[in-house]
Amino acid sequence: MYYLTASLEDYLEVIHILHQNAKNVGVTDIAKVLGISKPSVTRAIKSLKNNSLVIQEKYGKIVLTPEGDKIAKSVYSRHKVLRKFLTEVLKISEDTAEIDACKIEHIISKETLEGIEKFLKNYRIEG
Amino acid sequence: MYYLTASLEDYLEVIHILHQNAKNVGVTDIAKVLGISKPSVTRAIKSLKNNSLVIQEKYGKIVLTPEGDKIAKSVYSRHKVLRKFLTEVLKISEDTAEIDACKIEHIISKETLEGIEKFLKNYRIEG
DNA sequence: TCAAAAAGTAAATCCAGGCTAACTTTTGGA
DNA sequence: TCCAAAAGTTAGCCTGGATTTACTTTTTGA
Repeated sequence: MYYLTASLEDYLEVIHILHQNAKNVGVTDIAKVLGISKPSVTRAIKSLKNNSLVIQEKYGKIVLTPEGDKIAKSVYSRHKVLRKFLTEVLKISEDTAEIDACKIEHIISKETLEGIEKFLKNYRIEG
Repeated sequence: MYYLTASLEDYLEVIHILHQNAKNVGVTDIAKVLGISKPSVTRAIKSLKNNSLVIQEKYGKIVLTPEGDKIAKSVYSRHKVLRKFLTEVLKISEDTAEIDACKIEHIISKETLEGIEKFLKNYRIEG
């Protein structure tokens, strides 16, 4: 298993989300979504390539490898669980829930995430 | 108001906790608690001094300024709320709750923290 | 079709926050 | 009292992740 920084996890997640909408994900698309410069994206992609998590030919589009996609889906799944918990249980606003989920998704333990999932199940039955 | 990194918030929090137990907090004490080297602590303390959050004479002990103590208490307070929520509501183990609280305390929004506090109040009444 | 715009990259720089090695100052016990 | 151990500092290094400037490659539309 890889250790990925929060930053690299974010890149994978964004690529995954962009893939779901439009195909042909490029450096510029990612830069826009994350609000950072294009060279920063190029550099991060290089690092992901070294870890075999994305494939990109020079000047070409970016695609996730199976392994990269697996990680991206896992991060995004955590994101959705957290967002649901924040909005439905804690009644946090959509905007803030989105922001907080984006940060917590990278640092939360497996145990706590599972605790939240379990709570959500019971909560839906009761509430 | 200051913007402090997660790392600097941690230093303030540790100094505050050490102050509550033994007086005379030194570089070595902090290094031991955080598991990092003494020079790293010296460097961080310098930064906190520049922000007027701690006072330390050369080769001397470290004390929080009123402003530093205010921030430290605020961080530690968030920590305690999160830990309580994780252990009492989500039934997370003490160890994991401690680890997760230590990370989440630096990134959580005011709105979400207040949401948790509110939830804890109601939860105590019901449970 | 070909030139300008858009997309992508390279190089050099900055900062935070770790580290080790080597130094200085303080302290405490024989 | 005085010197060795403990505490603290300095200097130099490394990495991740961002930046800007200036470059190359690709695309596109008049």
